[in-house]
Amino acid sequence: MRRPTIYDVAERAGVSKSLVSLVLRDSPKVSAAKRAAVLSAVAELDYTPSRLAAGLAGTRTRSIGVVIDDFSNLWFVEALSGLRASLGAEGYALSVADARLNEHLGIDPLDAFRALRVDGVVLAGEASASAVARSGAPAVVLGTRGVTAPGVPIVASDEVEGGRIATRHLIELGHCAIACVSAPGASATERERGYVETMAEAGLKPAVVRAKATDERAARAAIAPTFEGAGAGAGTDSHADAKSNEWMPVPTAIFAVNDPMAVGVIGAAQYAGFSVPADISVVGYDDSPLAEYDMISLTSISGDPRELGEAAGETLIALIAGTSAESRIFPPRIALRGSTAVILRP
Amino acid sequence: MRRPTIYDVAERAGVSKSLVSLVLRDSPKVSAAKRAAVLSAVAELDYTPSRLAAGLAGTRTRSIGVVIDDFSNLWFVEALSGLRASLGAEGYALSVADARLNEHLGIDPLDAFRALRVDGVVLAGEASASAVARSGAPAVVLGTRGVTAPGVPIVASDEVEGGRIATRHLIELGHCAIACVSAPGASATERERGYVETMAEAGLKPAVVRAKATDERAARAAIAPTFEGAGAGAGTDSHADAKSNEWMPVPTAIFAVNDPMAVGVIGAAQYAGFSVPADISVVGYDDSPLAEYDMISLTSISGDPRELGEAAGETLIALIAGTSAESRIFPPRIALRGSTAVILRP
DNA sequence: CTTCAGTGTTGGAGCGCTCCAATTCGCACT
DNA sequence: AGTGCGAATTGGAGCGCTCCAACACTGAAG
Repeated sequence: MRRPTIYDVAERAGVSKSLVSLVLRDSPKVSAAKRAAVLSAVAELDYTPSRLAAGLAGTRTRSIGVVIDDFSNLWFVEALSGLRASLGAEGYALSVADARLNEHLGIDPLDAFRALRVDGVVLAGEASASAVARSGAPAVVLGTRGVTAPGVPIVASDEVEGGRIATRHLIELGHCAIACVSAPGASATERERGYVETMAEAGLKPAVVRAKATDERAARAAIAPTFEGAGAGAGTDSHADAKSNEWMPVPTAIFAVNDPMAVGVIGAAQYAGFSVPADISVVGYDDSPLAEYDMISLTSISGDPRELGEAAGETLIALIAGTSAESRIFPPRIALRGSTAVILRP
Repeated sequence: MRRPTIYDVAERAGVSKSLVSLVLRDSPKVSAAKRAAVLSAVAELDYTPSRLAAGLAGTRTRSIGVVIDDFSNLWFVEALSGLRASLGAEGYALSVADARLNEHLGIDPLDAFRALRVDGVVLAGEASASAVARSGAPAVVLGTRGVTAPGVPIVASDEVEGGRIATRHLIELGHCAIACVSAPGASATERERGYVETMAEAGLKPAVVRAKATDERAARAAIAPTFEGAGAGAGTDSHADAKSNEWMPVPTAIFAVNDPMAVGVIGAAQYAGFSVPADISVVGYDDSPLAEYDMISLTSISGDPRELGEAAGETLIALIAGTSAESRIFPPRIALRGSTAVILRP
């Protein structure tokens, strides 16, 4: 009942183990007849080559590790599919881990991948720069410009520009009192910067509320005080009697640095009696599946995550091949939906 | 610049390679002095043991593979954390893959894990039973009772009971016209069955709408016709003049077999002019982060995914140890939120 | 008929570990 | 001093592959 090895296959096919190995790595210099014999022996024995042995013996493992910053930010699903497309074409197997996957072993994912001798690493989302630097393998940072390390190219969308696009969109709709709900982290900081710059250029006063975390709840907690005392009835004309607070009038538009936070902002606004988009327009970021839900219909900014993933894969391939790979920054787009509208009472 | 091996560490620490190996696997029969010497040599050389070599040489790899059915169903995040807790305690490293992760290579994740010689496999969510059976390694199915294979225990919540709880909750709120939006897949079928049985027991007529897929859009498309011609103005008293359709009056409550679909149902209801929960109550399933968003506030059923994950880990450990492991079914709970309310006009 | 260059195919030498049997080292007890 | 015995330590034999240098063939050129 032993697991079949390359020798079993060789014997069955009447060839040498080396020839079997060549077939498995589909080398061009194997005669069609022998190739067929080997393949049928493989099928008959239900043989699966051991990646462990192959990796140990060979100069590379043909596998690459993907570290996902946060599984609950669905952004990564599309990005992964892009990585799959480009890296798969080159025959690489992907293996994913989140930042906390094996933390119980006191092992960060980069060490885990190092132990597996992956040929390269993709860091999707926020990651510690020191960790990147420490890892010996070729690496690419995907999705944020906030993490920099020497020799590690970045593939991301221009998040500052994304913040600008969001803000410009709101300004074009006639809004002046535009707030930004930001969060910790490099991406958020970039997006926020785009907002601040664009507001300043338009001669408007930027107002940033910084949430403690990057999720819905934190956003709600951060923005709620802004609505305090300003809310009214069932969302009709409630804004008319809004009390202005210390730093600015109750905003008529809010840019949240990611989609879950935007949903939190909408929740807080509704709770305070405002309706979206009639009273308050909201823009999110990432264009996640969340934004597409009919019930949410959130206008959102994003670099196409699939495109980014694909580009990151190509960059990593170049890096592994020894070509010096350069960072690539993509322009973000805006997906217009139902959470933003022209301001009615300017 | 070669990567250091166990021999380099041994030489530096002044011991044999075997002793280094013992320290790495923290064997109890190593003297404190030698252990310290080895560990400091490891640190000085920045040595990372090769899992490839270790797995190849040893009788097991101390790693287990987790196949996630669908990354966009956030349910898995908590389940993974439970797996981490129980499997991590035993020193297993987890490695995750989704069903499509390496499909470009024509490799399903189970083959990929087999190639990596994992010690065991957890199948989270729907998975093909044949695939499970084919895989040689000990396996556990997590999250659904729909997938059965000989020798593969199941750790799941009682989804039939979950369907019952949802339906009973709506009945207790005074609803009689209760519809169910179901979907393809084993889990959905079980949940639906709980609904049908409970309706029958209460003397109510069950009405199931089956969506083509398991997502928000499919749910919206499936339920929308039910509201057709029944919708009215801004959600006030709109239900009063509802036209009944062929199979039942416009429902006053809807049980959707998962959270994204419930969100779709709410979207469709709102689009038709109904308001939730004033006109229509909606119950979801999985209690995903989605349900917790303030803006959505969805009453939802779920087995504690973290608890399930932990139990699945324990079961897998038992299975690997050779103890015959049995399936475990947990009772689900209901998380009451704002999408359900007592019916006003009975 | 020999030489030469391919093309296909082969055995051997590791890759970096684990496991095992064998060995050495203490140290208490005759 | 001699014996015994468990505890600590060691070298050797693989694990299942890849890579490489060497090999047999074939057929064209000298």
